[in-house]
Amino acid sequence: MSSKNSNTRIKILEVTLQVLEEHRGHGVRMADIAKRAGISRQAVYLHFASRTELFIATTKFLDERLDLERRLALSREASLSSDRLALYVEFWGNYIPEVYGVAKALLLVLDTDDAAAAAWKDRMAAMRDGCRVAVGLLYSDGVLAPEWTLDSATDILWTMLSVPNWENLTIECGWSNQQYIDRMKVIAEKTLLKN
Amino acid sequence: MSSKNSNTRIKILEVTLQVLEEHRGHGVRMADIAKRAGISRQAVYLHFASRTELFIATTKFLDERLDLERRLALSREASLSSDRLALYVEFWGNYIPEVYGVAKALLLVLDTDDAAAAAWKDRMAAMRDGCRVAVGLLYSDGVLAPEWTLDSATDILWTMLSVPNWENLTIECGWSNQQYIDRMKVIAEKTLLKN
DNA sequence: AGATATGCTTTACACCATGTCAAGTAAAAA
DNA sequence: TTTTTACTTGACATGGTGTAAAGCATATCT
Repeated sequence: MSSKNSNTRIKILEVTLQVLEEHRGHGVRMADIAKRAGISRQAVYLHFASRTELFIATTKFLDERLDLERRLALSREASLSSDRLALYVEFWGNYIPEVYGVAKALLLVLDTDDAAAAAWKDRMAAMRDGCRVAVGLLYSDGVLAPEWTLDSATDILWTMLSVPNWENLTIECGWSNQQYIDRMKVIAEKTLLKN
Repeated sequence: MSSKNSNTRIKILEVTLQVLEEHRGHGVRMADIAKRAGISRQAVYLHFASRTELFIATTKFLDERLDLERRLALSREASLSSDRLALYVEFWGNYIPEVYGVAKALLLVLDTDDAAAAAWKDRMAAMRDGCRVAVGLLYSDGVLAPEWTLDSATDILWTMLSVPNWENLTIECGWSNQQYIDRMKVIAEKTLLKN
């Protein structure tokens, strides 16, 4: 099964990544990707069953390239629960801009494509788990503000750190990514911690 | 120009409102609206130049019906700045679910339709003004937390109160609308106020 | 009554991107 | 030399938006 990692397949993924970055996920057609990869539009379909599948494969491809697991592990090293929260916010704050193009492409077809919706939901569930663990640590350290349950605190942290919020604050409001990270840390702490 | 308020035109707007509500803005076609209104698809185009224009007109139609201005005025009556903040959060918390269907319909075409993007931007600018005023009052009362500027505080309040966040917390996370309102008040106060 | 304007219907079609199908080609592998 | 693999080419179905043109009632004006 060299088809799994054929040259053309990888070329398509690389090109898709580039084009999605360049256009921030907007208006990228199969024909564009094919042309850029120097192959026919139909050849793309020989490797990926649909546009959505291509995008989903591209996110996985990017995850490997960015070494997602290694980076997540860093945030897990914090022993103090409030540090863990801050590190998790920082991890996502640095991660989102790197995956924004392809994430946006998925977001844009969410409402018309069930496969995309499922893939996104999956991804967001993983992200939510990270939130839940961070919140859980706050709770067992006795520093979670009493008005929050584990669930509701997870909900709000997860929502605050969403891609659309990052998009709004940086792209729309003009915050630098460092500002985003710093301020989100403050908000997360003010919202979730006692006092 | 009775065309401005012709019976058919109003009928179309009413039907669009209904259908968008029922389907939460998803997958509503011109043909569906026409059928429901008991007219031909082309007749819809005699009153609205495009799908997007119809949706935009529907939001305005709904605003009038909901008497948006009157409701907003209520939140402006608070004299204490922190009350004003809470009332504004409450106003939006009660408003969003009523306009969600048609708002979502606009959101869904934002990225493919410039007219929709402009209309949405306009709407969000108005909402942002409300945030700005609330934040400004906090500042002149001397209770705005020192880490915020007027702009950045407006940005974050505006972002927190966004429709997608409401969507995520209520529809996805299962919060009741009252929970949404109560918790958002808490978060807004914890985030923006001193102490 | 007769002309005309209004508001809608019906049918047809251009457009645009996705995705499918079938036949052909060139080079590598058997 | 045959067969397989990977790709090309061109045609076409699909689905929804939006346009165009001709027809047909029902009101309105004179």
